[in-house]
Amino acid sequence: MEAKRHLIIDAAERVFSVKPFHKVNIRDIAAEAGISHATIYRYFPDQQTLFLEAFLRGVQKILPRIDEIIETEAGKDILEAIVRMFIGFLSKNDHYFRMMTHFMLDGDLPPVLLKRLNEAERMLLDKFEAVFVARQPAEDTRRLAHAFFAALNGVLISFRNYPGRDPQAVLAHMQSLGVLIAKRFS
Amino acid sequence: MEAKRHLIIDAAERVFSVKPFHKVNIRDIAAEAGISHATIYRYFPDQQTLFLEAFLRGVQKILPRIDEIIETEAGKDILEAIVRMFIGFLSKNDHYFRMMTHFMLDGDLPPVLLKRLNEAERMLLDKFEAVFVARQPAEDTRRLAHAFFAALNGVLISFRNYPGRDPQAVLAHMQSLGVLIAKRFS
DNA sequence: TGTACATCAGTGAACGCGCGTTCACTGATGTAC
DNA sequence: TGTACATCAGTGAACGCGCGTTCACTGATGTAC
Repeated sequence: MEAKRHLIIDAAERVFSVKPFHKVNIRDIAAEAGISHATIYRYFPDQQTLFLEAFLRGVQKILPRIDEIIETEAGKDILEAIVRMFIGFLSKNDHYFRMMTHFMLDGDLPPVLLKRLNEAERMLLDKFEAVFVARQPAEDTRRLAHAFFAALNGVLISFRNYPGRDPQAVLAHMQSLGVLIAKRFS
Repeated sequence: MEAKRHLIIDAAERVFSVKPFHKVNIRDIAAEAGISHATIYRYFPDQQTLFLEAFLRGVQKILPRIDEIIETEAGKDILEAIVRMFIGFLSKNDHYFRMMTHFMLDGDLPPVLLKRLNEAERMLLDKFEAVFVARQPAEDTRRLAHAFFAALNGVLISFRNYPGRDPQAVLAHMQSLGVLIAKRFS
């Protein structure tokens, strides 16, 4: 049961990583999972729930990475390490980023799902705040965390599709912007 | 002819400002413009072209505002003025922002339209760079402009739908984050 | 161990709707003489 | 000024497709005795 749900979400992620958000559909995911599309409705009440759960996976993957950086980089340049991880992770798994922006922008989610989304965002922001608490506890860490988080998201959204550059150069450019921002936040 | 195109784009903007991007359709726009949806195809080759032209309007509206700030604020705090204008404008006319993120993320535009989109983004970035050239010509103004532009976009995308706050409080929060970022970039 | 029955995962086909785009047609406006 | 004709904006109806979701059914697995 739970294993099967995992399997379907795995398939969904693979489809999302290959197609733009609004082109992903239940039939694709079913085909990728090797089952009938009707079967999906035995494990998920509807499409939106499945999509959201796939996204929440991404959040769950990122949270421990932030913790890890806070522990291992203590004293060194935490912010820069966060930038490298955050931009690197969301470039490599950019379907998570596309899903996040989708939910943030068009989010006409039903209340139950909206609540889960907000909780996840909250956890992420809290984690970012922890970074600043560890570094400069005297300042307004909440606002700093918000601004820093927002700035990194902005780098990803603004330069993901930078025209005329190969993917590696794009990533390098985004990392360099991230580092610039990290320096300004130190 | 050209006047009629304007009329249709006006109607499109009104619909976009009221519905999430992916729910806007040709029939809505036609109804809003008071014409038959078939008529739209006499003035635009297809939906994507119409959508893109509506977005490009937004860019055209913002460019002169930046110029204005560069001129009138010379010596004073240009960055903060830019922040206030940018976030204020894109909160009030947030359909432009939603359209921008749509094109940046899902952009499966045909080459001709993609070129026009990139030119517009380029013009916007150049204008941001002009701000930094006017302020601190010694630095790497291009990277600064990119990072600053990205950071502001990030504020908008990350906190547009901040849960449990009324629109005015959300705007205030975004402005405060913008100002914080501006200070860090001074 | 075998048998009758219940449960339930899995499925292909079908439903229903939305929507971009095209078609065939109408009626108004312009042009030539 | 009037007439015959051409042009073209505008349109409702229809086409075609995609896709979320449901339905009726099948077949495997489990359970009671």
